[in-house]
Amino acid sequence: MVTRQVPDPRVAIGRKSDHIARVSTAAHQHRLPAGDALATAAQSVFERAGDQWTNLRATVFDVLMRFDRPASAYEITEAVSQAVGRRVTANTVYRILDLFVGGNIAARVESSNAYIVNAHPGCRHDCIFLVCDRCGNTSHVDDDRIATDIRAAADKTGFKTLRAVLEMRGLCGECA
Amino acid sequence: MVTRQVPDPRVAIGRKSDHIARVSTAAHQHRLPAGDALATAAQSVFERAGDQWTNLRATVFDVLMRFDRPASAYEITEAVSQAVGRRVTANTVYRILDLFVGGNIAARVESSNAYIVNAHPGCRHDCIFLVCDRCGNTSHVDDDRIATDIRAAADKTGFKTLRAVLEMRGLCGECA
DNA sequence: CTATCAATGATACAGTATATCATCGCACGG
DNA sequence: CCGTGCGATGATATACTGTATCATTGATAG
Repeated sequence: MVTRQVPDPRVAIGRKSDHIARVSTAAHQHRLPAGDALATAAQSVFERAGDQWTNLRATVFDVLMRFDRPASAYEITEAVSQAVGRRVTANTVYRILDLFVGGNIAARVESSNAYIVNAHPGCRHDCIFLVCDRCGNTSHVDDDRIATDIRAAADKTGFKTLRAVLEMRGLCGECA
Repeated sequence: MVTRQVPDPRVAIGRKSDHIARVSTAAHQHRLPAGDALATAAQSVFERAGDQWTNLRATVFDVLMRFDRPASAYEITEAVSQAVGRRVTANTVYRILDLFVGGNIAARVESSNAYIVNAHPGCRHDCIFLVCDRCGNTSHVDDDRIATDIRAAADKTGFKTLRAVLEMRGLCGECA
């Protein structure tokens, strides 16, 4: 059984008001949950995959959601420690982040060693992250055609594709 | 003036025999220099950009060229130290690697914190690296259409694209 | 109650990267 | 020639990122 150690109702650390954001690109467009709605969606996806949504994991997700840019594991560790009122160690946070990434409710931005929530959990895109070299802000684009093409190009060489890392470094609209 | 401290003829540390390799994808195809020819091409590109091809830099490039997979900065540091017969420190190697990446004669594989020579220096592609999760071997594909598309998708959002990070993690033909 | 198992904690350490200041060596002007 | 300037490199310290190992906790099945 996988339902052991069910956590208490998650810790309340205050919330931004929920809202619906909208993103669009040539190839992809859909509504994004935010705030509680996003956390709930993530929890749902995560549990459906057979993982436990513990108190600590909920806090890590919540903390991650509140960063407006990708956060380093140690920044997250710090914020989680604040949130729970005791020292949480980095390895614990790394474990949880790895689970999140594996479960597709968060992503790792390789070129900045940082983590960010998946804005549409359960929807398996290859996100293209646009990372500003100046301010660090990171947005993302989903373009399924590009993702398909890039996987096809790899497959054609006999490579079995698993995870795509698609990132653009440059300057965001603000900093350009 | 930028022509100061012209290095002595580069250190001889033995060479693999040169040959011409060939790579092809749907969208891109050309001959690749190897061995001395590659080093010479890289030097030419590097100097044309106004950087000095010092003895140490030549050695770093040579060492990098001899790895059959992307190498970590510390692996490179070790090999360079061997090659020159004294301890070279990591920061020096990092500096040189940064120059190489900036000058487009080497690339950094972000998802494995490693460096690899640019197989076609002077030819500004956005390489797609295919990194084997099992053996670490890394090949690359150049597909200008994908690169163009991905940059276009980013530009359309108002992002000024500089460097693309296009990597696929998975299993190579051997390990699949 | 207690054996078990996943989650988390504590600690240490490995690996990656940068900052700072010192030194060295060539080129140039005098 | 000599000294000055400057880029490259060296030395050192330290910060940041990530993993390994073993201990502890807490819920639960039996």
